[in-house]
Amino acid sequence: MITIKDVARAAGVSVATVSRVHNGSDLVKETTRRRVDEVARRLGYSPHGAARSLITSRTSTLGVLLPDIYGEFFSEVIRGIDQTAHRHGYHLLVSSSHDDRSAVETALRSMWGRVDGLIVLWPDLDETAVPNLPAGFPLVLLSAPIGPNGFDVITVANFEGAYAMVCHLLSLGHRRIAIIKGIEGNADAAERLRGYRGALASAGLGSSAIEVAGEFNESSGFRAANVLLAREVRPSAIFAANDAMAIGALSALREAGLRVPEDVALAGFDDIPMARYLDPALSSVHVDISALGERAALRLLAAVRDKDKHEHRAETLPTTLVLRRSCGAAAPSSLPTAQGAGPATITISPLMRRI
Amino acid sequence: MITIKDVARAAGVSVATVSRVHNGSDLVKETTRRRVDEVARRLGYSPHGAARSLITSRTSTLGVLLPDIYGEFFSEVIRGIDQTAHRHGYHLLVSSSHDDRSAVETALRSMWGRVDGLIVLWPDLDETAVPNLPAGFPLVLLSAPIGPNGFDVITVANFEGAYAMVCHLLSLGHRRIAIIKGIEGNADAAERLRGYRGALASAGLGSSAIEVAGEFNESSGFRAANVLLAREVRPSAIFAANDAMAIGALSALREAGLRVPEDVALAGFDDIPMARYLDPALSSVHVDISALGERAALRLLAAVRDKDKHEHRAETLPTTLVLRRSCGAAAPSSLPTAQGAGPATITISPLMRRI
DNA sequence: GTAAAAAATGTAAACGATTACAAGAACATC
DNA sequence: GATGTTCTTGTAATCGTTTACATTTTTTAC
Repeated sequence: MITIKDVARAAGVSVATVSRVHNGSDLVKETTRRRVDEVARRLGYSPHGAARSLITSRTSTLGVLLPDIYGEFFSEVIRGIDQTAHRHGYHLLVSSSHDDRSAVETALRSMWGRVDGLIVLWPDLDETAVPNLPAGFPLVLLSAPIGPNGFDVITVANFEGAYAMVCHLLSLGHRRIAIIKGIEGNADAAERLRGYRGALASAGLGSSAIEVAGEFNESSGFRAANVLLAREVRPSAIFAANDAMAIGALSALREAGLRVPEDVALAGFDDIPMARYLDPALSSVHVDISALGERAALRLLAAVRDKDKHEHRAETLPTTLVLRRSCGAAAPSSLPTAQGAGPATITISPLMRRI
Repeated sequence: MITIKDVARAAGVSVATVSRVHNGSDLVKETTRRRVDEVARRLGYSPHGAARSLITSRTSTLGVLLPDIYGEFFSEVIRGIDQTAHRHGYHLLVSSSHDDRSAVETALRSMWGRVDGLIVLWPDLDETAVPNLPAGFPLVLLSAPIGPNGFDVITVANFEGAYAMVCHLLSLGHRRIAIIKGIEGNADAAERLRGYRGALASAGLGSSAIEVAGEFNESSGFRAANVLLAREVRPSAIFAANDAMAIGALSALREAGLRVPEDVALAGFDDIPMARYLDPALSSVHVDISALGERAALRLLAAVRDKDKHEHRAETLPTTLVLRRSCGAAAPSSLPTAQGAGPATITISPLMRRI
């Protein structure tokens, strides 16, 4: 309601001077600066964001596009992004519930001119190309399949994490290890599956994989576990492609009267905060989710600053094994290092932890 | 990069016509509409958000100010807000980490002209006035103390929920009931404490309150529980002012070798998703957190639409008791209704549930 | 005190859209 | 064919800033 003109009139100067005062330009006399500042404060003036970014073509805002803000994973990602953005003086323009390509396009269009760059959670395998963006528009993809596309991509070491976890289960003597898979066509899910298969293959058990479908949520984990328990020979260990499904599986096992880990070992992926409070505490592949958001934000900020002189890069965030009770891990003292966990275990940085 | 002018030139019309086509105005000939539409699509034109909202003075964006995006509570609130906003064609401009008044002011200023209204999480008791907002600017306060101030305020039935939970513990025979309090000066914490005291008083136990400090996080709950266990006579039941502290307390009790609920009953507040997966499952006062966000968004949208013709209102979201194992509740079959849970239990809508 | 240099301020043109108003085109009526 | 309607389109002002450039004021040097 109070514009720069009002301030200018009240202070007896031109709008240019007010603008300069507000932007800390050094070519304005100290006395005028004080007078203008005082008037501005008295009138409660704040510069109009839209007007400002129209002329400067900077918005101090990062856009975030999510399939859906649901579950601990996404909220942690946002937290990481927001904290980083905030530290650099940026806001977040969030838009969720974009499940198909056209919804993403719509959201992209409506964010045009309101953001300096975009972080898109794009976990779909098949459609790698985010469409219709003006070439050179700063963009970071999260959880996208790494391809030769000219984008900045941040992913998690899904393959390595899954591989290491399954190797650990193998090293504990398990031979019938089942996986509850993630969403079909999801990049993370695909990589985790690949890690599972790879680990089994490296132990010469490639043909004895036991794979059941899941959808990354608790109820599908519950159902999947029941499917597994109905088999004539039940698996001795279950690796769920994320913690939510592991939680569902845990319920199913409990209901079936089976002890974890004595009767069936269980492990998850993500290491959400809840994992350590379950009974038994859930072994999981730890992902520093908020760091994922932080990396994405930093990458995007770099792209925004450099603009044309910015080269695209694919970053992979390391994962860590977190061994708790649910997988029947050895006692802390005899805990193998990542290297020593068995011939099949590949290194996952930075280190294996026991919590 | 592509502006309305480019489209106009390429289509051989004036910018006005392009604008009309884009806004679905009906006073443009069908053939021109098609031609312009086609050119716009071919050029990949999207209207510039800042320019648009400068002239229309609408942004299709709601601002959200949070003290910090941390924990399940906040992310659930955001989810509720975002889903509602999205359903009405609005985006969310989020800004977090505003712990003191001046940080909030800064954030408010930098959002000016980028949002149509604001939702502010303002849980501080002492500073009731959100400062420096142009009078009549649409604003909804979340979790603020309800006062006679001319704001829209959405709160949770903290008092009623705490009152009911403590009454329930009383009805189970507990007489030494302790509370782990929330953050000093926080409105929610204060109301929950008031409910605790009220329930004890109504049972004639006003003088035997056992109150220890807490900070709404797990570690403070852990410490608080240890303080309680160090007393010569230890409480038979602990009511934590939120679930995070209850989780911390649970760890402490477990470490002390005490069984829950046999040795000490435990209850929390919020009913975060994790609560039902704890061992024992945690009894809690259920708050529909995302509904809280939804209500706030709806309220704000109403204020934005009506602008001047909008009257302020204070809304309180009901809470529900959720009785699980941790408080040693009676068996499901004999579960008392809200009304029947004892003479001291006041009604909390809509119903008491057993999960 | 005057001229030149330096500092402070003002003027006005952007930025990219929307929209009241004016004007032109098409069509019907007589 | 002139006139009046009705459609369609164009012209130009506007939103609230920033900033290049012009202009005024102050300072400095003589």
